[in-house]
Order: sequence, then structure tokens, then C-alpha cells
Amino acid sequence: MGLFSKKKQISVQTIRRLPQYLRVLYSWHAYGRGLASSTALADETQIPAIVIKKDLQAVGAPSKMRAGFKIKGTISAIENFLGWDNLNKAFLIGAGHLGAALLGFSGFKNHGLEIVAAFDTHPERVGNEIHGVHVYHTAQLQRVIDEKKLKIAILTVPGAAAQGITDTLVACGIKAIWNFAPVKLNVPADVAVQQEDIASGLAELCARLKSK
Amino acid sequence: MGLFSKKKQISVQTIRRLPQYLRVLYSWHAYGRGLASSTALADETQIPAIVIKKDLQAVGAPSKMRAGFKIKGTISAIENFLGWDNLNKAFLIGAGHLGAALLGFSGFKNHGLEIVAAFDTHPERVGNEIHGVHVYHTAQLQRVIDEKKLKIAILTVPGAAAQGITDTLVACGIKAIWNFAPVKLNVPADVAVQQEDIASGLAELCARLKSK
DNA sequence: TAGATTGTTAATCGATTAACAATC
DNA sequence: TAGATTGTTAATCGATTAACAATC
Repeated sequence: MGLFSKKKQISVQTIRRLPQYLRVLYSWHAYGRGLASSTALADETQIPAIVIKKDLQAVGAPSKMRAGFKIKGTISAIENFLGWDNLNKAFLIGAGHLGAALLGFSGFKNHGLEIVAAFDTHPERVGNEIHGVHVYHTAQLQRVIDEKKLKIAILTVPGAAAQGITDTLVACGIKAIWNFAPVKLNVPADVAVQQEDIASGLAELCARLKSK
Repeated sequence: MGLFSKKKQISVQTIRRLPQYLRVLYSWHAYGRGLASSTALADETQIPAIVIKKDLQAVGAPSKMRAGFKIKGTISAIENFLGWDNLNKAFLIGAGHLGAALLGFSGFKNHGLEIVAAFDTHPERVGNEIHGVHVYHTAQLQRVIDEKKLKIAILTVPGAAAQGITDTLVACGIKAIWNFAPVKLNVPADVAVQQEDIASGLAELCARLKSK
């Protein structure tokens, strides 16, 4: 260990559990509760108490010895770690059913995400509003991204169109893509792609079902 | 090791990667290719070749020394392992946008899943067809499950309704639930629940974005 | 043959789990 | 105080990675 102590890297497993804690903590906070012990959170989430303790320590959640973690401060610590304490402006490409479902999901406001525009090429979709969000023609991408300073792209187009649109997004300077198309995207190293693969979850369910 | 050699348990990580291999293998098979080496699959999927080799060996994929895995046999091995070689009859509860998106996803036919009914309580949805699938009133659950011998429930209802409907499903004898509501479900031990938590993926993306 | 690949065993790494001291 | 909990270090476990023999 040298002069510059690098903060220990937090594992993706931990990162993926954080939203679960957040949900419970929000609800307890709303009830006026002030402290949450790892054992109480374990009861609620089915995650082992020691895992929770380690996860919360990793994001620097404040605690009181013998009493538990301070709910308000823990919420802040998680939100801050994830960057959910201020809204990232996002937009959606592909305003089909899945796109509309995401636009209608109110929970994103708590998750640092504000979807402020949608894009599509179908004439019957362009110009409409979905859940209060305007649908632009995809040809307007660059202009709207610049004007509204959009940061995160949510890709809900058919698989066949995904890579082509991704190339456009990269050319527009987008650095974060949340991809719901079942396609591996090729992007430069400085672009973050989060692949949401529905087939993986189904495979898990089927494998578990078979082994019973 | 005793008389009964227990087949080694396959990890969830491996299980979640299998659909990716399947996609590439389908496409190569369609092109008339017969063999797939782990290195070739690695180029396509960005997954390390040795991981692929181990995964395919784990599901008993047939191979030719020095040449690679036999595509047709490997497809069969994976499909068989996941139970995707014959269709499971599934139904959807909650025929909103997300439900409609899933009903419109044609890929499920390749994934052992056939969605043959949908349920909802909204009068304007009940009685309609979505992508050729009839929407019943939720009150008909038990009857339709029995008549059509439905096995897998896909839950796309609002979070607040999820646990209540789950209790009904359990009472109807359903043993597999694919849950898209951001809620932890309480079920008996013999019921498999696959939780699809969109917030986890978003958290991963945001964390990666922040660390740049 | 040479070289690419599978088959198989061993080494590494890191997440989970256990253990126990410190605290209020 | 006693007991529940955090804080912290060590042990365990299993997935990934490496290494190399066998094969065609």
C-alpha cells in the first residue's frame, strides 16, 4: 500500500443487491423508523445478514454500534455511490411496448433516471406522447441529444437494428447504453454497455424447475 | 464417492451464459456450419474461451478432438439441459405494456416457452387478444390453468398486487413464477421464483458510469 | 508433421461465511 | 449488566484461470 490508498473495489454482486436494500430502507424511512440492523434487513430480503453488513460497510453506510445502520444516512450513502442522488437525463430508442413499459415505470425517479425523450422511426409513433414523453424521429437524435444534454441511452429496438443504432449513438458521443435487445453490442472501450438479457433469467428458472 | 455418482451441479453463472451460446450456435447452424470451437465462440461472445469450453463440457456437449464442439449436438445438449426441447405452457398475469411486450417477443418459441393465455382485471383489456393471445379476467385463473394445463406464470402486475396474486397462483398449484414486479415474493419451498429486477441492471450501469 | 483444439488436473482469486473482539 | 449488534480479521468455498497432456 502506497501513498495513494485506492478505495477497495466494490463487486458487481454487491452493486446489484443495493437497490433491494434501498427499497426496504425507503419504506422504513417513510414509516419514521431511524435504524436498520443487518438482521432486520435479512428478514425482509432473505439475504444473509453478514452479506448485508459487508455490503453496507462497503458503501460507507453510517451506523450506531449495537443498534444498526442509520436509515437516512444509509439511503444517502447508497444513492451517492450509485449516482442516484441527482438525475441523469436518459432517452429511449424504440417506442414499442417495451419502451412504453419503461416510460410508464415511475420508479426510475428514485433511481437517478429521468427519461426525457423517446425516438422511433414508425410514422404512427413519431410525434406522439407516451406517458408525457415526446417521441421524436430517430433522424433527430444528434440534435435532441445536444439540445437536452442527454447522457444515457435506453435501447429497446428489435435485435436486428441494435448494432446500427449503437454506432449512431457512439458517434453522437453517448457513453452509457442500457441495452434490452438480445444482441451483444460492439462499442469503444470508453462506452459502458449494460446488457439486459431476458433469456438468462428464463434459463435460470427452467433449470431450477427441471431439477425438482 | 459412493455407488450413486451425483452429477456435478452446474452453476447459475454457467446457466445464464447458455442462452448466449445458443444464439450464436443457431445462427451458425442456419449457415450450415457443423463445428464450433471454443475460441470461435469466444470471438463472438467476448466470453473467455476456457469458460466456454468448461460450460459446454458441463452440459455434456459432444465434440471432436482438435476440431471443436458439434453444433447440432451442442444445441441439443443445451436445450435438453434447460428443458427447452419441448414447450412449457405459460401464461401472463398483467396485460399492460410490459405484458404486451413479452407477448410480442417471438424468441420464446426457441426458449421452450409458449404463452397461451393472459389475465387482467381491467375491463378494457379483458376479452381482447394481444398478439393472438386471449386476455381472460383474473377471476378465471383456476379454471383456465386447469383446462389448459398451464405450468409457468409470468408476473407483470404492479408491485402492490404481486404478493396477493402470487398467493392465488400457489393455491392454484403453480410451481414456477417468473416475476417482473420489483417485489420479493413469499412462496412455499417447492415453488421456484425467478426474480427479474430491472433496478439491479441500472445500478450496475450507473456504478460503471460513475467510476469513469 | 505441426498446430489447433479438447480433456483434465492443478493453481489462483475473490466472494461468502465464520469467528470473535469491541461497544453501548 | 447482559445481549444484540457492528467492526474486523481469518477461514472456507467455489468459480475462474492456468497448465499441459492427448488427439487428430
